[in-house]
Amino acid sequence: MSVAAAAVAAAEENARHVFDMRAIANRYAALLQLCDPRRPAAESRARTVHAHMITSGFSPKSHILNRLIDIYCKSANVNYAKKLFDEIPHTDVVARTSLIAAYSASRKPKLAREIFDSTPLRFRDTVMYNAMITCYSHNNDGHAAIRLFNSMRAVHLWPDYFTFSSVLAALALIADQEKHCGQLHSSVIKSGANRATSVVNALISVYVKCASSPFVLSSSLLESARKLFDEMSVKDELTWTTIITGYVKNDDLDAAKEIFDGINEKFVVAWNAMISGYVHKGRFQEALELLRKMYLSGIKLDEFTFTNILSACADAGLFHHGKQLHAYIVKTEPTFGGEFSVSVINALITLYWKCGQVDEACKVFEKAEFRDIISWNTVISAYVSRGKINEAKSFFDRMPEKNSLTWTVMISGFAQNGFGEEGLKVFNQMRLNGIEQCDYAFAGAITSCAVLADLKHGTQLHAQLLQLGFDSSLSAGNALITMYARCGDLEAAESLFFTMPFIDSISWNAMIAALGQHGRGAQALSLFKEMLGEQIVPDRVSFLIVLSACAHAGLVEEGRDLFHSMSENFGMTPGEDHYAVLVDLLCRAGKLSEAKSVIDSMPFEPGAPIWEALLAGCRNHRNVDLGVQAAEHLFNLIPQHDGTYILLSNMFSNSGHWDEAAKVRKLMRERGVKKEPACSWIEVENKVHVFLVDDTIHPEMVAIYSYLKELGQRMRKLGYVPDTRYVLHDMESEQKEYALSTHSEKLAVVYGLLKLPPGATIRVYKNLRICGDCHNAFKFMSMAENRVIIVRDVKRFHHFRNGECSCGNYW
DNA sequence: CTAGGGTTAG
Repeated sequence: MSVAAAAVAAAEENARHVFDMRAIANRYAALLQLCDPRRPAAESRARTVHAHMITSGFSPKSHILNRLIDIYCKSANVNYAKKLFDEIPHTDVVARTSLIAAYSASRKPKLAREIFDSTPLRFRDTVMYNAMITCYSHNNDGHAAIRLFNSMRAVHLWPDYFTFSSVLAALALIADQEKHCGQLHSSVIKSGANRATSVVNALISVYVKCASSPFVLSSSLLESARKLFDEMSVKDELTWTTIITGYVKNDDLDAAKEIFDGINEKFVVAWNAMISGYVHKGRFQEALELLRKMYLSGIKLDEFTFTNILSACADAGLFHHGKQLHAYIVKTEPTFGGEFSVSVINALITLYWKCGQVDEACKVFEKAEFRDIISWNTVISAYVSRGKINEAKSFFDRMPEKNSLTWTVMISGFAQNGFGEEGLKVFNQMRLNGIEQCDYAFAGAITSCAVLADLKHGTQLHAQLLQLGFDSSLSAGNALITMYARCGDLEAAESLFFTMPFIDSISWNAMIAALGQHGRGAQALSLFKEMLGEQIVPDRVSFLIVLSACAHAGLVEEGRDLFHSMSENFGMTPGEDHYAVLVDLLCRAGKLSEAKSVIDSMPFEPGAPIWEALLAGCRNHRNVDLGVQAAEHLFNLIPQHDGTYILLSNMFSNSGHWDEAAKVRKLMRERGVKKEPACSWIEVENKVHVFLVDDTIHPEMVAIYSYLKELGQRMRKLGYVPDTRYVLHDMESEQKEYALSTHSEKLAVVYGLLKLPPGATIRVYKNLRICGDCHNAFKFMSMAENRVIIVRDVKRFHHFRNGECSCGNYW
C-alpha cells in the first residue's frame, strides 16, 4: 500500500471517528432533550445520561454541558449546576440565564448577579435581563429591578412582554400596589373578560407605564390604553388621571389637555395632574393659566397644587408669582404651617433658593413648624450651590437625622467649592457611620481628589468602586475622568472613557475638557467632532469646553468657526461665557482689536468676565490704550474687585509705564487692596518661593500638584492663611525649561497659578536679587516673550530697600 | 393618579 493510500485511509478513519463522535454527541443531546425539566424525574434521567457520558469516556462539548446545567437548574439543583458551570470554559447564555433563575428561586440574588456580571456585555440578551429583573422583583428589590431595566436601553436591548411584566411587578413593590399587577396584565389581555372599572383602570395604567418606558417608540401601547379608555362606560377619577398622565409622560400635552377638557366635573387631582404636566415640560405660562382657571372655577387648591406651581415659579425664575402665592397660602390656608404642609414649605425653600434668595429660604426653614429630612437637604443644597459652605456645614452638623443624600450633598458641596480635604473627611465619616455609600457619594469623593490632585487616593477610590460593583456608574465614571486628567494621568482618563460601558454627553464633555487642559487642542477638537458623529447633541458647556481648548492651543481659526457654528448650525445663542472665551481666544493670539470689535458687536452689554479677558490680553500684549478702556468698564461694573487693580498695575509695568504703575499701586494701598498679585511669591520657612506656571497639566508637573497639597498643610502649620495661592519650590535642577502650551482659568484660581500665553516656557532661577515690584515687572516682561521665571531661595524681599534695586522702588 | 431634596462636565 502506497504511502498516499495509507494517508487517505487514515484520514477516512479519522473522519469516521469524528463522524461517530458527532453522532454520539447528537444522541446524547437528543436524550437530554427528552428530559423535560417540567416533568417529574427529569433530573434523575439527566443524571443517568450524564453518568453514561463519564463512564464511556465521552467528553461532552459545551452545548451538551450547558443543556445539563439548564436541566439541573430547572430541577432546583443549583449547586450541582454551579459545579458544572465552574468546570466548563464556555457557558452559553441559556445556561447562565437558567442559573440566574435558579438562584432567584432559591432567594440568592447576589449570586445571580455574580453570574449576570460575569457575562460579557455582548452576550447578554433580553431573556437574561428578564431573569435578572425577575430575580430582583421576587427578592423584593424593586429599585434594583428598575435600575437594571433602565440600563437595557444603553446596551440596545429591546424589552419584551416578560420584561414588562417583571418590571411591573417591581413597580408594584415600590409603589406598594397590588403585587401581581404583571399577571393581571396578561390575564386580562388573554381573557378580555373582566370589565370592572377598577380592573380596566389597572390595565390602562399598565399600558401607560409600559408606553412611558424609554424603549417604546411606537404609540401603539398608548393607543391600546386610549382604546380601552374610550370603550369604558363608567369612568372614575383614576381613569381620567391615568390617561392624562399617560399622555403627559409621552410628551403629548395637547392630547392630555383634550382629555382634561372632556371632564365635565373636574376634580382636584385632574387639575393637579394637568398642571404638573405643564410644569414638567417647562410650559410654565400654561401652568399658571390653568391655575387661574382652577381658582376661578372655585376648586379648592391643595398641597399638590401649591407645590406644583411653586416649583414652576422656581424653575422659571418667576419670583414675583411665587411670592404672591406664598402670601396667598399664608392668608387663606388655616392649616398652613401644620404638619401636612411640609411639602409646601419645602417647595417654598426651593423657590427662594432658586431665585437667589438663600437667606430668605433659610428664614422659611427656620420659621416652619414642621420640617422633614427633605427640608434640611434642600437648605444644605441651597447653601452649597451659592458657595456658602460654612453655613451648609453648620446645618449639616445640626441635623437630627441624615440620609445618604444628605451626605452626598455635603461631600460634593465641599468638593465643588474647592475643599477637597473636607470632602474626603465627610466621605470617611459617612463610611464610619455605616451609611451605605452610593456611587453619587463616590463621585463627590473622587472630585475631592481631583481638587487636591491626589492621584493615589483617587485611584484607591476607583478600586473600591469596582469592588462594590459600581463599574457602570455614570456619575462616578465621569468624575474619575476629570480626576485622572487633573492629576496628570491623561492616559488613565482616556482608557476609562473608552472602556466605560455607558457614557453620556457629560462623559464626552469631561474627556474633551481633559484634552484641552493638557494642551491637546487638536485632539479635543477631533473628539468633539466624533461626538457629533455619534449623534450626541452638544450643549452650552460642550461649546465652552471646546472653545477654551482652542484658546489654549492657539487654534484661532477653528475657535472662531466653532463659535459661529454654535448659532448657525446648532441653534444656540452664545451666552456671555461663550463670548468671554472667544475674547480670551483672540486676546491670547494678540488679536486685540478683533477682540474689541467682537465686544462691540455683542447682542448684550458686556459683563465683567469679558472686560477682564480683554484687560488680561492687553497686559500680555502691551496695549495700554485698550487696557485702560477695559479697566474703566471693570471699575464701573465691579468697583470692589481687587483683580482689576492688579491687572492694571501689571499691564502698566509690563509696558514700561512706570509712573502709571506707581499711581495704581498708590491707589491700591489707599484702598487696602492686597498687594499680592495672583502670581506672587510666598514665604515658607524663611524661603521665598515663587511659582509661576499655567494650568496645563504637564507630565513634569504631576509631582508638583501632589506637592501642593503637602505644602498647603505646612503653610497652615506655619500660620499662613491657607488661601488658594499655593506655591512650588524644590524644582530639581537650577535652570530648567518646560514647554507649556496652554492656559486656563480654573486651576489658576484654585492653585494660584498664573496665566500664560500659548507656547510659553518656564525658566527656573536661583538666588535672584530683585525687589518685589521689579520682580513683577520682570515676570511680565518675560511673559510677553513667552517666558516665565521661577525664583526660589530668594532672601526676604523687603531687605531690598530704596536704591538697592535698579528701579528705585521699594516693597 | 398629582408635589418637594442628590451626582458627573466648564
